[in-house]
Amino acid sequence: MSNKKVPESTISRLFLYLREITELAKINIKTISSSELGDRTNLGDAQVRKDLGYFGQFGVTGAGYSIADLKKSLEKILGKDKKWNVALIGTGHLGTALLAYSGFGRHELDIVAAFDADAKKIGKKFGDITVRPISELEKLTKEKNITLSIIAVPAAEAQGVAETIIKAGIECILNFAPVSLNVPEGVKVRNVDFSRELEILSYFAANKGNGRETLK
Amino acid sequence: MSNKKVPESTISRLFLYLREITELAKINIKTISSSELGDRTNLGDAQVRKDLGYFGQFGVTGAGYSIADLKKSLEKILGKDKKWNVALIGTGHLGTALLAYSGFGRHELDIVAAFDADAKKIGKKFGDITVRPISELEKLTKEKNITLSIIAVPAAEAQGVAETIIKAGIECILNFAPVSLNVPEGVKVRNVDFSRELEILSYFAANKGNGRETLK
DNA sequence: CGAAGTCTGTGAAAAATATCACAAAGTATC
DNA sequence: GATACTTTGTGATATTTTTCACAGACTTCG
Ligand SMILES: NC(=O)c1ccc[n+]([C@@H]2O[C@H](COP(=O)([O-])OP(=O)(O)OC[C@H]3O[C@@H](n4cnc5c(N)ncnc54)[C@H](O)[C@@H]3O)[C@@H](O)[C@H]2O)c1
Ligand SMILES: NC(=O)c1ccc[n+]([C@@H]2O[C@H](COP(=O)([O-])OP(=O)(O)OC[C@H]3O[C@@H](n4cnc5c(N)ncnc54)[C@H](O)[C@@H]3O)[C@@H](O)[C@H]2O)c1
Repeated sequence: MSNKKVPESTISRLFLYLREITELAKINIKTISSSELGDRTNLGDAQVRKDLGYFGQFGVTGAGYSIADLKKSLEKILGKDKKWNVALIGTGHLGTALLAYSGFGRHELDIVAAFDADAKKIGKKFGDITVRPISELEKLTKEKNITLSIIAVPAAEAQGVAETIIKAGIECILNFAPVSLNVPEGVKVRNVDFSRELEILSYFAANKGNGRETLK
Repeated sequence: MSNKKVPESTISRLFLYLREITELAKINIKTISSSELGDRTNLGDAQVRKDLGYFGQFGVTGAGYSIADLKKSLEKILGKDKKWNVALIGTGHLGTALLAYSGFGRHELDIVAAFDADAKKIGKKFGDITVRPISELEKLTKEKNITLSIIAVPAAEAQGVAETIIKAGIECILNFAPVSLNVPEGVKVRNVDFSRELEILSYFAANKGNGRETLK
């Protein structure tokens, strides 16, 4: 295991590998080679081995990786052996879709509180979550040991909400609003930006067949 | 203007710049420097200039960029001067949130048809869109000149739906399902993967304060 | 109009990331 | 247990992307 810095893209791919082998484990497959795993994730075999190499040696020369073992190791590395409590801010169209989504639970990521600024939405129930006023964020963060947050409010509100979140002591934000958030050192933001993704696709559509198919 | 290949990340950032200066244009600001634009997007000034440099010279030495001119140029480069028709497949929680979202329209990206496999959902109306059976995808693609598609169906269905989409003649897919799609050469897929984004955040939360804050 | 200051555009350098390629270590077969 | 395969782990290499740094172009202001 090397002691070098780990690229963020590696972390991102490790989750992909874990997802894949979790499926394979379900259908009782026992081992997989780096090239097989690389194919299934549309990445190369060398990429797979290098990514895993940052964290140790998991394979058996000549045979590949034991799915059960690799699964356990990846879960450990990626923090899947712990539970993470998430606060959702903004219970509009997107927020309610997120609340309805069961996929997070399976992944030990759990939305345990939801907040909104709109008085009409306070008190609404989604499953066992009741929508709370944003003023209670700080209190609930402590009570429920919340470490992750999701911003699903209109773009104009997002910066203000981010500041409230940080003040409450949460240092990780998943931002769905199409704005570049400004946060202090130490706070980690990831952006999910549908519009931009769709726009990028439209760029490709516009540039089909002019020798730039791949932009390369 | 160079003739070199343009990195995809550059394209992605250009949309960010365009978004920013569109806001500035609204409040009647006339010019902006690369360093100002770099600050606002949390990117460096050199990054801004290099990105723009792939497509030509837009600035005025000593003064910066004319917002009106740059806006027009970026819109041209990025295909915003055309309209793009989008098909949505899957009208569950996420799909309906997308249908309700008005942000795409503003961007000349327009969901013009929605499809589902569930008989109970066929015929439902969202604004002026009526949900259609997936069997009509090919016909409507031709009729409505659809070039972009969004997959918002369960993971297990996504590969099959992708194949149907491609058969219908659509070559650009925005995929929300957490699976690695397999598509033929020439088809462009972009993935939006909330769960993974949240998972990556949890990895950071897990590794706070152990000298790996930034992974670097 | 000239001097001082600002800001672009872009090669060159650095850093980050991906790919190659192969020795070493295993497995499978007979 | 020797031979023929297979597949890992990892330096070395290649590629991609970002950052630096500065000459030259333009602006502003007195
Ligand atoms: N819905 C989509 O498909 C979609 C697509 C792309 C981007 N987005 C982005 O996601 C975000 C949410 O979108 P949406 O469609 O759910 O919007 P929405 O208008 O349906 O919901 C926004 C919610 O945020 C709440 N809110 C507003 N200000 C708040 C504040 N200061 N504190 C707490 N809550 C507040 C509102 O009361 C509302 O419930 C937006 O930034 C939007 O641009 C959404
Ligand atoms: N909702 C979320 O917050 C969220 C978060 C992360 C990922 N996702 C992913 O987004 C996708 C959609 O999520 P959702 O919450 O909207 O699911 P959902 O179950 O609410 O909706 C899925 C819809 O797809 C339709 N469908 C199923 N098979 C189909 C087929 N073959 N052709 C056409 N339509 C079909 C169903 O009838 C249903 O209407 C899933 O892959 C999910 O993993 C959703």
